[in-house]
Amino acid sequence: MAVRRKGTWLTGSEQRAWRAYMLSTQLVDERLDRQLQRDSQMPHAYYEILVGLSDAREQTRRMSDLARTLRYSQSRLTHAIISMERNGWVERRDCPTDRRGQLVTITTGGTAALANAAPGHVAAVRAAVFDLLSAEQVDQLHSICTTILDGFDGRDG
Amino acid sequence: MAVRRKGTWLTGSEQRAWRAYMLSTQLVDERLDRQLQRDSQMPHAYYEILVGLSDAREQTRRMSDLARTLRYSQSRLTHAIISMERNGWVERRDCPTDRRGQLVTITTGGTAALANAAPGHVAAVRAAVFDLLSAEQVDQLHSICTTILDGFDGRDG
DNA sequence: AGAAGCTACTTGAGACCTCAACCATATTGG
DNA sequence: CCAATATGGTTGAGGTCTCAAGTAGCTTCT
Repeated sequence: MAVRRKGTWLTGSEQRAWRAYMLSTQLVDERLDRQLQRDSQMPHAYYEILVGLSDAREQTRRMSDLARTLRYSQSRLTHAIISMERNGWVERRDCPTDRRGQLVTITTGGTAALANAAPGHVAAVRAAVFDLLSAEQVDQLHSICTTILDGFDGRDG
Repeated sequence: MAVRRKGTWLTGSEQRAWRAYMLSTQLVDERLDRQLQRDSQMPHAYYEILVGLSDAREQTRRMSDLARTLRYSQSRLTHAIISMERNGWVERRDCPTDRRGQLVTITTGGTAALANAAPGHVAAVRAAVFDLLSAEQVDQLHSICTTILDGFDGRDG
């Protein structure tokens, strides 16, 4: 719709950037998700959960902690963990210090699944993004994304 | 496009950039989707479909054409169009020149829904991205995303 | 013309996610 | 100490997306 007064719509260069942004991010996302699903039978979100657990002390974290750092809703995380528990990738137990809490631990099966998935996933990330960009562009991307993140954190967290 | 070492993981600066990228793109996506859903009862994908139709000659396009330019799967588009038809936003009819084909047209209701949704959506895009970035960063973002898109188009399209 | 194969679209099942409502436990403030 | 409120987590319904399979019509090639 061709009503583009100042401040209402985007400038020409903003529009072009936005279009390229939408298409490329969707494409990257889709490709990574498809690769993980095909080769390791897990969606990208579950991969990130496994990484989050595997990097943690005792390979264990609180649900709420995990949800916060991955920026997932608690509901989303609960559904995901239930499904991953069925796969034998994680285990839950009650938190000893807070009876509301749940602790999640990655199992040896989960560790194996992650170890199996990681190389292909990293290769896909390289192929989709980093093999194409110059070192300068990687820095620019980092700076742009950090700027956007800071903008969010300022407003809602 | 530097040739990097054959490691299985990313360099430090790549990791940092990747992490910022994942978080910021998820956040932007989520925020735009939520805004549209809350204020206009439509997911972002449907908004893009309405824009695609509204910009077209006769406000009409072939399903396959629309799917290609938005890079949606045909199945996804079919499901979406069925749902949008129920909302009274689009109409379908058989293509006169190719009996396999379907033509989709945006209705006046769809045009109204889009006109109602657009200002808030654009404001959200601005707030989430363009108000935060310098003109230089917008150019860099455009260039980075185009590079990534070209990489895909070279391999699969 | 007819078979083989491509393109256009639909269908249904299943997976994941969101949202709103809910229960249980902690924490805070009279 | 009790009420009010905030936090941690789960649940179920509903919606969108993917994947695989299916139908139908075009195209090509002999």
